[in-house]
Amino acid sequence: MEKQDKRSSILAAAERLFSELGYEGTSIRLIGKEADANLSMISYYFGSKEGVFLEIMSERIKGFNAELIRIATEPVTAKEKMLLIIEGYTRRILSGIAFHKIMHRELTLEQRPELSTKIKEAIKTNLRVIEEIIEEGITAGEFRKTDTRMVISTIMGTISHVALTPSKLIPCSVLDISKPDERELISQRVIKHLQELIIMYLTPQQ
Amino acid sequence: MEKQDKRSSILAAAERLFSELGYEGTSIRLIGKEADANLSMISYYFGSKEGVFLEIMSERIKGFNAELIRIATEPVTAKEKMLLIIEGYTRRILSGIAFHKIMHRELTLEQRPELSTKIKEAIKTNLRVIEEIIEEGITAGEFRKTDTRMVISTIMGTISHVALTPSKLIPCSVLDISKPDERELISQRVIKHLQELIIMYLTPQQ
DNA sequence: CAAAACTAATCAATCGTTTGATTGGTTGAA
DNA sequence: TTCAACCAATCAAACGATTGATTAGTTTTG
Repeated sequence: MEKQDKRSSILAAAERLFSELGYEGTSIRLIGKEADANLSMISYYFGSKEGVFLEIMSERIKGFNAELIRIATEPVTAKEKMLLIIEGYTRRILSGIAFHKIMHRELTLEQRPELSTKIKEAIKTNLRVIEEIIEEGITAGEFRKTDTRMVISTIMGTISHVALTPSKLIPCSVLDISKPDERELISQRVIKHLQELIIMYLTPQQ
Repeated sequence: MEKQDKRSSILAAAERLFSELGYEGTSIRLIGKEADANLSMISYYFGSKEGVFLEIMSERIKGFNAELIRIATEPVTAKEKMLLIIEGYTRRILSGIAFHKIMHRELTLEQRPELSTKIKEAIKTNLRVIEEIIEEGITAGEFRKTDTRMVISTIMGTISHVALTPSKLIPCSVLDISKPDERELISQRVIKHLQELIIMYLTPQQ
């Protein structure tokens, strides 16, 4: 499929396989076969199977918080920040579902402490950022006083649910989230729904 | 911990271990040890490792839809049905987090087709029931016209998010979802938030 | 006694990892 | 320029450990 070096093709194959079969369900022999590389290349480049895993996750986690923090520090109202965050979060997760699946699974397993800790800290930072934006909006009188943590759970939970649930079940009878152009339609639908929902909930009714 | 027969203790141990370590991450030797049973007892009672798995899931799935359908056919308004569904769904998931973890993981893996199909059908039924309630409310003029599938994703996603995310991260700085009495507090908090949110969103503003 | 419940021992298969050898290309001194 | 030294990249083969499963035999129970 691609003419890149072995190292890259191992990473690409591993991410796909980990996503489809889980970490324990994926053997390094299968990774090697799918990446068209000798299985010893995995130890050679990444030290171990877990090394591949950590490499994939580290690459993805980097920059995940960056966008959030960038939005948080923009000179706009809390309401507009929330709209941007919903859009950014939705697009980022729906365009990297394989990674999101792996991350979510790892979060509920807590088998590999080094990775779990890394993921948790990243999520904690994200949480904090969104929390402060909402609190900022409440202080400014833009938002009603609500259960901030639960509002965040609704935002993250809704996006995660659309991303992780087989597309045949949830989004639409026709749309398939694995096809890029149809995924864009789903993204827009999720963004529109969440923006409407959250703003309506947070904004005091006049 | 319990003085039940081996069969039951195998099921109990397996559910806990599958939840914590995943299916592939749990060996039948470990199940046997934790259940204080010889590993061959697993084949003896359930035929295979997968047999244990299917048994656990089947037991739990049975009756999951029953409550939903019961609510759906009660002679109350669509609004009240939604309130009941949010409460029932939240309590059921938060009181069986181990099962929910397993189910969710299985849904994103699709490794065991027999099980995936069973889970998908159960979810599809649940979806349909809630969908009809919302549509019923819209027809009756109780609800605004909204994106029904997305509303359902928000309900299920929020509950799932609270259930699956390590409690240290999400619900509250002090509460731990694994302790029964504190779990009740979290349940009430989720129920209150979701009921407020969804009703405010669905009910036309006067 | 006969059926059910249980056990220890063992099976082939697969796991992640390591090894030693080989390749093709680059470097450095003569 | 030439040849030895060195390098990262790659490979097939094998390692010991663990996997799910099965056997044949023993204990318990009604």
